[in-house]
Amino acid sequence: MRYSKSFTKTTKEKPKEVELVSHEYLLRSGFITPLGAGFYTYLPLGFRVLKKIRNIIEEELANIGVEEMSMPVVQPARIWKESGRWLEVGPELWKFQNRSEEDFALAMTHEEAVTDAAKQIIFSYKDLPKIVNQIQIKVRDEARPRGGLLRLREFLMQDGYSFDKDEAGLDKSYNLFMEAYKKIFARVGIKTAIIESDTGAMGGSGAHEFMMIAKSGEDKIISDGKRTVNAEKVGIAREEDIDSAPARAKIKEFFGHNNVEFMRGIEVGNIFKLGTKYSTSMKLQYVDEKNKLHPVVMGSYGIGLDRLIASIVEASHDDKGIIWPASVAPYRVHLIHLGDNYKVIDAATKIYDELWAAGIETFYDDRDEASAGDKLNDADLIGLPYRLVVSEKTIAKNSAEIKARDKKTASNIKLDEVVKTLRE
RNA sequence: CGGGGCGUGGCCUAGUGGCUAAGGCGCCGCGUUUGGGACGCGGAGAUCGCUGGUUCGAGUCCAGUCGCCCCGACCA
Repeated sequence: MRYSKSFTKTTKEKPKEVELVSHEYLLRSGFITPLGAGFYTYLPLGFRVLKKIRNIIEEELANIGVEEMSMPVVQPARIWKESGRWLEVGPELWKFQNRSEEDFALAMTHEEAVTDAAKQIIFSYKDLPKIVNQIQIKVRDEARPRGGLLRLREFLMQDGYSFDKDEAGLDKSYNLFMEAYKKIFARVGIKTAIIESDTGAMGGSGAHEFMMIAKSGEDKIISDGKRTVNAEKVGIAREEDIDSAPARAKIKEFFGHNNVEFMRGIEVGNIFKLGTKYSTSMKLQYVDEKNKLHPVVMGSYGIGLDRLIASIVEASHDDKGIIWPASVAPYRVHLIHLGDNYKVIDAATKIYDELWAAGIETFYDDRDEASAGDKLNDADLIGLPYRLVVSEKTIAKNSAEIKARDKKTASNIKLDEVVKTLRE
């Protein structure tokens, strides 16, 4: 893509409402633009990141045998009343009525919908186990959206569901997702701690959260480097409380010592052993070999894609802009030409065509009107893995300058070696 | 939901009752520039969030309302 044709624009100044660095850079680099509190439009650059992340998630889930499906966001109240969550959840469940004054809800998760669908499919122990996944919009009437993509009212979530005949089967499915999640987070370039968590309003018999350690995070956690737990679990609400006598006693109980650190984290994924909460209330049952009825044992597994993007930027940036991991960068190469010499432009255009012909995704800042400083600074802000500069200086030596975004120094390579050098 | 802050061209800001709402960025035209956010000249673009009120006079004061941000509570 050429900058001049792209539906994007960078800005120099930080929007005044912005607090988080990921929020600032994603806005300034033209990846997203706000529509309202908790609602963001993905501009083309941002959408490419979203798609890359989506692909990675889908690949890793395919590797554990998960099948993809898709469920509606607008849902009749019936299923929510069946599960009990119509009243249980509270105002976060976004309810509305249609013209006939029938009740509906916007899906905050899809346990109800997937359980309802499973009732047409699962009848016998022979129908189990099953694991499915979707990547679908979720809507929650959040009291306080915040931090750009960190906490949204409409967001994109990968939500997988497992159906087993017993706890042992659930453990297997659960572990499959846990291993897949480890690979997903590694591939998108973030470090996560896996912590035990409460099951909350989801019900069930166990849960873990994948937590990325970050100052900007909303979750409070305590870690000794090996083991990480939710601060609430140790009865600590604030960082100041960590040295109080009761807190120290609880920490010792959990960790066996008091050498722990209070940190904040961003919850980028979670996995729940739902057990039979939904299968009981919604009557998803199967018969065993002896023709005896049992509720299906379920699990659910979720990753918030928008929040994951924010987390990646929180984890990977410098004072000039974003530093995208190659796996999720919207393009691999940021090509720019400096000066308006036609030989330079011709050389850059030729490289651009060659890179795409070789399957190397390249963003070409072809603007004539932008100054060298504009282009170089935009390249840093947008943060693609490699910057390729063509100028009079370089073509005099029949070369181009290449610089990795995460490195300080640049080097020169011959024009006819550009494609080879930038190939993965 | 409780507390706080802010709404002035697309963006960042100035303007605390009085002349035609000012500047920077960005945008358009012409020219000069091109290795780290260039320069000159000339332009376009604002019913100062909205409604009502006080006043001879309101961007400025008052009330209401809408929106956005931050802290907290909440958070499948």
